[in-house]
Amino acid sequence: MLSDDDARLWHAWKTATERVEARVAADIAAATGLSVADFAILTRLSELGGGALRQNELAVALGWHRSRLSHQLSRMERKGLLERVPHDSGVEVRLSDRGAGQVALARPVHAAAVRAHLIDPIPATEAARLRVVLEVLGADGAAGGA
Amino acid sequence: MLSDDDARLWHAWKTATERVEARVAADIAAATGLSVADFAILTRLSELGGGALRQNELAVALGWHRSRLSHQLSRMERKGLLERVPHDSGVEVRLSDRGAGQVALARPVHAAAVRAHLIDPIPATEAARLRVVLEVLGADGAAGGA
DNA sequence: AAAGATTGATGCATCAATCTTC
DNA sequence: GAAGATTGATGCATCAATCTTT
Repeated sequence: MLSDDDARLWHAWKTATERVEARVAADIAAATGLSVADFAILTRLSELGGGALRQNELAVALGWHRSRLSHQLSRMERKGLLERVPHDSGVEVRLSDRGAGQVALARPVHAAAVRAHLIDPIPATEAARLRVVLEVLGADGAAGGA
Repeated sequence: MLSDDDARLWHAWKTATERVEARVAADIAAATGLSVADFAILTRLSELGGGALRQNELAVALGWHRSRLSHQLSRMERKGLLERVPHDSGVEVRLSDRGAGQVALARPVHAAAVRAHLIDPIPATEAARLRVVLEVLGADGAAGGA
């Protein structure tokens, strides 16, 4: 029920999205042992909160559900990347020294990976155009979507 | 270390890829209860094998590792979507009646979802151009990549 | 030994149910 | 009760170890 062109575009989309994601994740993991989820959290903590944020603010900033964040933080706490401290009506999440070190290490690796696997392969003349298309596809009320 | 433009492009990429994938998966699941992984397997079986394929051929066709396929087939067998039959030096995977029915149901839903969430939102003048970029990004030896 | 396949463990996403604290 | 957070279960991807059969 898809035309040949549509099927090819879908296939190219699936392959590209899977591989870019996997390559970036592999580069970060190889250099630091961090997962993409780890890195997302450490980055928010160090950028937005100067090392500490209330858990709910973190969830909102990431666009994550509470339970997802809670599970993720538990794994990261176990690895010594951060601490959770009870606070007024909530929990404060704090970068540990180890977490701060890891994210400092990961940041340039992440940037290089994004460049190597996404930015650089895109012809310069296509970048602006591509971004517009991606913004449409990612918009909240995308055509036909929820 | 990323320029503003690069960071915006990366962000738009991440958001678009996550959401398109999630929307297509949600549409298929809502209509049939199948996951994307289920659908991928049922589709290969019905298209390539006329309902049956040797497990290893299936793995190659999907580009999956053996263990991933084995786990997935176990879950699907449990749900009654297919059967595994020992064969000469290998295992034959066969669509059950239930699996055949489900994939027949899912196929048009999948096509409609791909159209609604990927194809239709892309301006017609951009489609060919986008596909070229995606093919570069998904290529085996992408720049800087493995 | 080598190919085909399974298994168990771990990490991550999601859902539903629960608990706590205001 | 409502917001914030945790927990347990399930599905899926990946890795390493194992088993089977030729």
